[in-house]
Amino acid sequence: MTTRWLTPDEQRAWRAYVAASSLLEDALDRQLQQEAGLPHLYYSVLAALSDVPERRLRMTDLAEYLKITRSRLTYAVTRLEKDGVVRREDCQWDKRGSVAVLTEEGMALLERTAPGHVETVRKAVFDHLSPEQIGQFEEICSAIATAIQGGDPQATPTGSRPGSGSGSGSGSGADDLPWRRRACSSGQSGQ
Amino acid sequence: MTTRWLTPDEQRAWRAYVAASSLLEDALDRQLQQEAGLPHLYYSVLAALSDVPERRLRMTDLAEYLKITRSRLTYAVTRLEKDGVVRREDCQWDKRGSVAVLTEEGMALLERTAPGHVETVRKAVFDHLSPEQIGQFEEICSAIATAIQGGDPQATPTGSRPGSGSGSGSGSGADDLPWRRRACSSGQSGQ
DNA sequence: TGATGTTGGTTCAAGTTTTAAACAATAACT
DNA sequence: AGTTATTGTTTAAAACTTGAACCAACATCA
Repeated sequence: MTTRWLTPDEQRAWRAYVAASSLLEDALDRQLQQEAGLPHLYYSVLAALSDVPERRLRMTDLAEYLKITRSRLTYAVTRLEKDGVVRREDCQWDKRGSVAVLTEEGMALLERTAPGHVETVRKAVFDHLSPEQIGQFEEICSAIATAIQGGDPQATPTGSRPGSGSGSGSGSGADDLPWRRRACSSGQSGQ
Repeated sequence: MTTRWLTPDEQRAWRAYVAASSLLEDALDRQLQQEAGLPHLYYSVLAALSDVPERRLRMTDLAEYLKITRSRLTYAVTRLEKDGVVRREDCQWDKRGSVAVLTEEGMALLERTAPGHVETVRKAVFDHLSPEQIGQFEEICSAIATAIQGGDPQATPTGSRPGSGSGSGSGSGADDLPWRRRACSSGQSGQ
């Protein structure tokens, strides 16, 4: 079968995307490195934890949430632990498990640096998009993410399908939290 | 000044983007690594060269084109040269300069692997977007790229200059390079 | 119960990639 | 000429990623 090359429109879009994503990632890394002393991924780990009920998540769940390998996450958490912004706890229900917990310092770091981060994101992205475009952007990105994850078009994992941001509720909620099972909470759930 | 936090819509869009770009980059890297033996960035170097008049570009121009540092590019080209897909030539007009040239083998590699790459891009992106969305996508990404590049040369969110050692001289010089066209062509082959 | 297989998470070794600073050569400007 | 700026590489250190190997803890089932 002959290759379905990209149309000129698609080519333009693709180039724009590649350039933008590269520039964006660089900008985010630079900004966060400078202000928080962490690269973007590591910041994302903290952000993920802060977004979750008790600010704790089992390693595997966290890895899945961030779409990275467990090995990679282990490395990251080890460093974050050294920095004192994350702590590991044993899972009480599953003695194999360990739970990454955002420390107070971690929360403080997040609170201290979030404004700068948000500002960067704003200046790089949202300040230049109309409300309409923001919606379009979300749809497009969701479609891409879904396409890549659903290796099999049939088995769309937990929720969201292309068409509408179905899975993701509206209010500031965590995305589709892979709350697979065990939360391994220490005490009671709280907010 | 109070932080302008992201609205729920923006948050959703941002999360979708972060997830998508991470997944996409992974997918591209994996696919290209497997099929071409190169990570995405390296492939992009070849692609960039193939897209340019004589398939040759000065290092600095290439770096700028790809939005990466010269040091990084040096590393990349060194490897690509080892692989035989790129060759360095001296610039005739500027004895400091060196020019990266796509070799025949490089072109062959590109031609051999482009279909697979395009297919991946299609399956991950364009097969799931309407023509309208493709246009939107391009506009959005272009806006982002423009914002970051042309971005306020001094718009470092939370204070930029207060010492802080690793200045890296953001904003100075290197960013706003005008379009200096140094093709450093070998002289033959029109255009 | 014990055998078997699976999962969670880390460790290990190796490699890749990045970074920042220093550098030599050349160009450009005054 | 003398000074400054660029080009591109080098260098050393660090950061990060990978994949396999690994162990302990679970689960399953006979």
